[in-house]
Amino acid sequence: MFSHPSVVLGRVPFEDRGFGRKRRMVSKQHSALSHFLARVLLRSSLSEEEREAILALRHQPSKVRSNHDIITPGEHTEEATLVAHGVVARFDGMRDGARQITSFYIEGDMCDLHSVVVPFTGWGLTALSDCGLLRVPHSELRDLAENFPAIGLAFWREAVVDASILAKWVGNVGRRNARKRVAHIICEAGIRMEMAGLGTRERFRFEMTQSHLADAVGLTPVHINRTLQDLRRSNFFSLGAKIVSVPSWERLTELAEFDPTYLLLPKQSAKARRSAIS
Amino acid sequence: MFSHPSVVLGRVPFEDRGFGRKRRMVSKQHSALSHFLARVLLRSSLSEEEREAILALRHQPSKVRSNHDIITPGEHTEEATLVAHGVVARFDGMRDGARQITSFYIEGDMCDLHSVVVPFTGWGLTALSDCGLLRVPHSELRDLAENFPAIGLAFWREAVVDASILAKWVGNVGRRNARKRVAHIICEAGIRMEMAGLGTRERFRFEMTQSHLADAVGLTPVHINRTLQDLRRSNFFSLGAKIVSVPSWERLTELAEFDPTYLLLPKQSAKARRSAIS
DNA sequence: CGGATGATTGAGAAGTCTCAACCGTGGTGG
DNA sequence: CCACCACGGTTGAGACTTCTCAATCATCCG
Repeated sequence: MFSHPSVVLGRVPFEDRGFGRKRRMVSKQHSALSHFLARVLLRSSLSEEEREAILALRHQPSKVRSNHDIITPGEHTEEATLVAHGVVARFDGMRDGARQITSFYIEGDMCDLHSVVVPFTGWGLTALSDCGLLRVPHSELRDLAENFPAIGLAFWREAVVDASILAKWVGNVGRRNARKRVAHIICEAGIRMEMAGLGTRERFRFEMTQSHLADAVGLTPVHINRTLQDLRRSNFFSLGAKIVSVPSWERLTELAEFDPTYLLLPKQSAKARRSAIS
Repeated sequence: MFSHPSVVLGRVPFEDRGFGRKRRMVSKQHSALSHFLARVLLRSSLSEEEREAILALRHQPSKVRSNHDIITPGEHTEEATLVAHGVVARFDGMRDGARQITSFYIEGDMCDLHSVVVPFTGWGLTALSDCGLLRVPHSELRDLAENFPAIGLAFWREAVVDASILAKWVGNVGRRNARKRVAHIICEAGIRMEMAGLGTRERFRFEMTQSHLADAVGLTPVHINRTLQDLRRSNFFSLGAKIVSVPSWERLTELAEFDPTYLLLPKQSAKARRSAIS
């Protein structure tokens, strides 16, 4: 259907850029790509060949320290960003320096898939924790999408998921009070962490500060702090030492009016699915 | 996971479904479809054949009265909704009945493109004004996307635009005060109306009530009312008899911190582009 | 030990909401 | 043709949520 002779699939990763022993790097990189693949396979099915093509994506590892920007708003890049570990956030910056986090991305999420079809953005990306990243050239992703229509569809579907989450966030920020907002985002984080195999919805690491949380739900750090204490006292969940712990998922989702439909996840658990494909 | 049944390539549009006088229907329908095509062509280029295919989309016209829901949240449909005239909103419903509008769609916008790749949703659609709609079966759009990869890419791109607007709305609602929120959404509406050929950014019809506006920016109707009066007094814009009138676009965008980048529009005006394609 | 970052607390200010009433207009039924 | 009703817009007053500012504390790290 399409021919793109310019692309060599299955190319080996770039030379190391000077951190770590090579053997470990390669294995870590591969694991990040396979997490990404697993994320895609959550919602789309791909043939063996298509999966291989994704795993063979050319890429370049890098690290970012907490609170450093990866892409500043308006910047033009030629690379998409895959999170290998840590938490990355997309944000909208206000003139006075205030920020609104509009999405967060965890291990296995590709932050910039949209840049394949739209090469410029109005937002920025920042690291909420120390992060390991894989930079993947847009051209690689574009070739993939064009050479394998199923992958194109899958990427489109991921864009729709993105939009669906964003829409829910608009509702969250626009029409809920502080307690519910915070509760809702914790619910979302719980499910996504669980689907990514990084804990359970009742207990998982939450790699961001209270200020980040404030920027995500459109509140002040001070008010977030009081709200967290309130939620803690009311026994909805506690957040301490970066660990979220939820005594009753039922009760928390009830408070948050949390309905996971918008995450567009399959019924079966992540664990079941991952073992099915590996 | 969402997999699609096998596709028949090059399928011809179905027989008519027997509504209305054919001749007039066809002409009105055609105009709505060509508005949609024009919208797509703003950001993607398509071949003659691909354009024809879009114009040949099977569809069924319908009308909805103001404040009636088109799709209730969670409902399953087999049809996408193209706005022929009027304003349609996507909304997130809260348990207490409150609503947050997450996007609005004007003439030429397809509200449900995402449903091609994700057949269920968590949101609803409602008419903010009396509307003319075209229902387009998902299967039609899916076939188009699969038969014409460039159309698939274009649709994906539209999904990204959707997400980009949504992200901006999160920032708008989460980090701006009432004046700026309202100002910002008016700016967006102005640009989009102008691009759709429905007025100029300085003067256009705004087919929604103050309550709708409140639901869009996450405020109360009462507060919207006072904010509008305030903006009016400060000479940023006035909204009366459903007409928005902006004395100084410069000043309004300055207040709103409005940067149209996120709309992912081309540099040239809608008018220029439309005349180029027709 | 000093400095940086993040969490916590207090008190007053500001922005927005709630409730409740009233007005104007257009449509509708008698 | 009029009376009435429904809807959208407008106003006032008080309540409540959230913000701002400023200080203190805890922890980690060089």
